[in-house]
Amino acid sequence: MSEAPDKSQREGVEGGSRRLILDTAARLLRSGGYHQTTLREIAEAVGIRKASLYYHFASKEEIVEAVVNDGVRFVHEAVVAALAATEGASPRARLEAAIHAHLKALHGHGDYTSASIKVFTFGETPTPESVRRVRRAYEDVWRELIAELQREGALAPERSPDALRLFLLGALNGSIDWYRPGRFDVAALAREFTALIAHGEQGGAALIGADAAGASG
Amino acid sequence: MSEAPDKSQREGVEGGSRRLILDTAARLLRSGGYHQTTLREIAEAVGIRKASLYYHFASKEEIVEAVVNDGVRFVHEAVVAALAATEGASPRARLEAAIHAHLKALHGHGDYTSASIKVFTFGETPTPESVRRVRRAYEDVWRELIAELQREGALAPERSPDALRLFLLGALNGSIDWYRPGRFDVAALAREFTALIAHGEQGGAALIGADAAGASG
DNA sequence: ATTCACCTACCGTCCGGTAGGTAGTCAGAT
DNA sequence: ATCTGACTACCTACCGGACGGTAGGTGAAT
Repeated sequence: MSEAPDKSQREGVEGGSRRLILDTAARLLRSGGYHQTTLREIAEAVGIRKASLYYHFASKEEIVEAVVNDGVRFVHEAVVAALAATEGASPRARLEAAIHAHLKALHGHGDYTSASIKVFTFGETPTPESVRRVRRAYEDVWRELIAELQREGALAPERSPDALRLFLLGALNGSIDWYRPGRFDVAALAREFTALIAHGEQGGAALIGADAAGASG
Repeated sequence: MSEAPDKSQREGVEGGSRRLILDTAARLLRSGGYHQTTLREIAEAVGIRKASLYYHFASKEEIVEAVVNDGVRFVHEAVVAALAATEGASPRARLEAAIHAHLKALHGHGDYTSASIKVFTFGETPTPESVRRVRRAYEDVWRELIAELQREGALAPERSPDALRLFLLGALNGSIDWYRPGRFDVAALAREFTALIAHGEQGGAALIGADAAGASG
């Protein structure tokens, strides 16, 4: 348990060049995506020569993969924590907590999370299996939450849980194209988004997607 | 009114190489985005040499700009037509019509529309002014529709119309990353999305974002 | 004669990646 | 105490190839 035989395990826990390279790559990937971000740019911003990147990583793809997975994992953990903290609360409160956590992680935490959304594809090379796996794991959190909402009657039974998940995650992730810190604050945005799809107050039933509410008629 | 003095006006109305180049560029941009799509690819797919593209267009940017603007304009016109056809109908019906038209244009009409979403930025060169203008014009359609919804009481007055527009367009455009024709059909998806944000039946008031519905409690 | 719609050939630049060298560190042998 | 050899974390220099774009030519149609 002493030597580090694998490139990806270098430098153990303490902060070193590897972390600096990833931080820089995340920043550039966030604004430029996969193709526009070059190894030369990354190296120059870090302050080393391009070839030195290959001491820490085997390829460009490996750098991008690490950034993207870190980003998704961070959002994943933030949402899981938010859901754990609101266990037993109303479906609406839990939904808002999840939305808030996702947005906060996306916009409030460095560049990894934004980069992980911006880099949706890896160019002509297929999306690495690890990335697909990490993304799928995060989607499962939402699958479970939405199933719970539907079980508890907060999502009308005739609604498609898949449609809600895709709709909601699309809207949330789309915010990286327009969100600017000054315009909205994240908590207000989360409240707004939650209100748009979840009607009724916190204790109520049939909050989302009830086709005939029977309120007015 | 006879000769064509401008490159961008070549070939008048009849179909020629220009259209073929744009069709091909749209197809490639749809799947590859701005940086991954190269002039060599386009030329090869069209069946001409790369240099010949420069007879019809002044630069790569001009080709992409034409594709993107065509795509946005097509969606724009589709939504405007759908709203014109449902004038006087309930807010919910008009919202569903607009959503349906947007999704149908996005997924049912060639590659221009998808390309126009996929190519959000133009690399390091700033987004051309014409593109910003065309996009803004389309957003205005939604601004007006949402203002109308709020005027007629279908969107709660305390809700931000900007948040709804950004949320909804984000979710709609995000569908290009996951939509496959076999899984959902567009009309069903539009119905589903509408139901998620607009509650109550067609004649009802306070359909979206009413914080306290007063139904259960 | 001129214009159209292409062509071949080439430009400088940048790309991801590789080969091989070199100071500095440090453990263990002498 | 000093030498040795492995290892670390970089470096310079280069590779083949792809990029967007340009120069200038050519046969057919007008």
